[in-house]
Amino acid sequence: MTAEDLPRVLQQLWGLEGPARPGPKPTFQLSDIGAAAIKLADTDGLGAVSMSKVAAALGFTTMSLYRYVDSKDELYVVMLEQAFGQPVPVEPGTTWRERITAWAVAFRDAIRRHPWVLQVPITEPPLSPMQLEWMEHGLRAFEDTGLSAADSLSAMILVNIYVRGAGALSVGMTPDAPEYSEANRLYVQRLAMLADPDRYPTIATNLQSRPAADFDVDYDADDFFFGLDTTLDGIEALIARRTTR
Amino acid sequence: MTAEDLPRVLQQLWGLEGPARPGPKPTFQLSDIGAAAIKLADTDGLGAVSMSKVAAALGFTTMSLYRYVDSKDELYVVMLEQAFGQPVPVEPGTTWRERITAWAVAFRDAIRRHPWVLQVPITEPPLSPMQLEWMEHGLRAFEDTGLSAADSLSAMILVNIYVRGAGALSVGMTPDAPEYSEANRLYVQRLAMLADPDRYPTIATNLQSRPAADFDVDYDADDFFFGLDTTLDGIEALIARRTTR
DNA sequence: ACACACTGTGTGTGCCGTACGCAGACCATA
DNA sequence: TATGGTCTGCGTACGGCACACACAGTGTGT
Repeated sequence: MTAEDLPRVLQQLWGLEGPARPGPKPTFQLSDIGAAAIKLADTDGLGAVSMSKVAAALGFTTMSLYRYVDSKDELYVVMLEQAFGQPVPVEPGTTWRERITAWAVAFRDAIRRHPWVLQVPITEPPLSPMQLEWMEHGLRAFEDTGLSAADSLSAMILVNIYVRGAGALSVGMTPDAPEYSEANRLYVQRLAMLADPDRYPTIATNLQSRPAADFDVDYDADDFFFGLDTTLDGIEALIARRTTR
Repeated sequence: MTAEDLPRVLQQLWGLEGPARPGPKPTFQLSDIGAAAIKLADTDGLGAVSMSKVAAALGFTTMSLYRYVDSKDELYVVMLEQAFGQPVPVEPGTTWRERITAWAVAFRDAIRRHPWVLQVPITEPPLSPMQLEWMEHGLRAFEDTGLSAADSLSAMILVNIYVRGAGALSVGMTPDAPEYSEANRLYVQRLAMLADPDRYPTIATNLQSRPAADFDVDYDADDFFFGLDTTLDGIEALIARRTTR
């Protein structure tokens, strides 16, 4: 197991390049390519990120990109690495719950800034520096809980799953945007039309038992913390169970 | 708000076609197309589902498919609808926890049968009959908990998020497959190589504090129930909080 | 000085989703 | 029963995609 086995992009991100080599100097750095791709994705969505568009944004030909990145999947790795950036530092004198909440909020904010991260197809568990940094901070939140290594990892994964899932529910729907509330209204109307009380009694009752506008498809800030707190309550129960016995 | 406003595929799935019309009879039904597409996806992954391949599997030309489906996104709707099938019926005399667990397990099993469902890009909340059926059953699990309509929905969404997320972690990794454990082993080795104890002390400690093979990237059955139970513990705390006041 | 690895480029391939126009099949109506 | 209009399936075509490959020039280690 040596560094050479790693995908080229990971070698670069970890600064593991070998000694200097003959030939022309590269014009760009990986970070330039990542920044250009992220700009495209932020503006027009992940679908707007193609090798040719990224290259064009840099004044390059399409195929030049492959001198820096072996495949589009590797470009995604670079994008994710730069989009997340540094996690928030751990404040001393805080409870595990405060720490993991801050971590989750920072995670959510990163997703808000770059909603496309949820659409990037994940093929492997993360190995890039910043991703590990986030993992490190997530694990650190449970340091003084008495949870075992395996339990800490599971708890962190649980929160990670939740934040990703909650983000997916609200992706593309910023509640301020007029087309959002329009979509929400339309959905509720259609649901009301289709949810025949005979076949779907619970949905129908659920719909009727509250003001129409309140059946939120959106997942707003309140919903986020509601679900997060519920998840953390579960973890709290786990901690209690592990420490009492 | 009338049925005509619905996307054509939804009209078909709900059996809302208008009166008979002149012209030739369609050769196929939506379900034939869905079955062919699902077969492709089950065998070679969602990437193998293209309009031309689905059409070819049916002995059709590519463009004929567009007589049944307005876009590839609509094909996805048909695929999801058929892939999930009927949810498990609710057994009488069970606790909410048993009911939602059965629901989650059935959901997970559907994902196991058709792992590609997690890769289908979701653009809208679901409105097709079976999706509503699953929603109905999920909500029904919380019927006797005293939770409000909004809380029941939130709780169901929380479980839904968890099962999806847990599935995503184990997608493509069936623990029996040799290439799976190989990938897991490789990942742990690389992680051990890259996780410098100075920069990532918690990860390093976590890695060392257990047998190497035990740092599971995989999310196996035990992990699934561990996370599910933790989530349900959180919901249980919610129920307790709402009923004591 | 020189060999050669490396750079950016141009061309080309095989996919993809889908727009559009056509010929023939079929049914409601006259 | 005749017929008009509409629907079906097909063929062609377009722009875009990821990527293979060969090429010419560049600049460093020997």
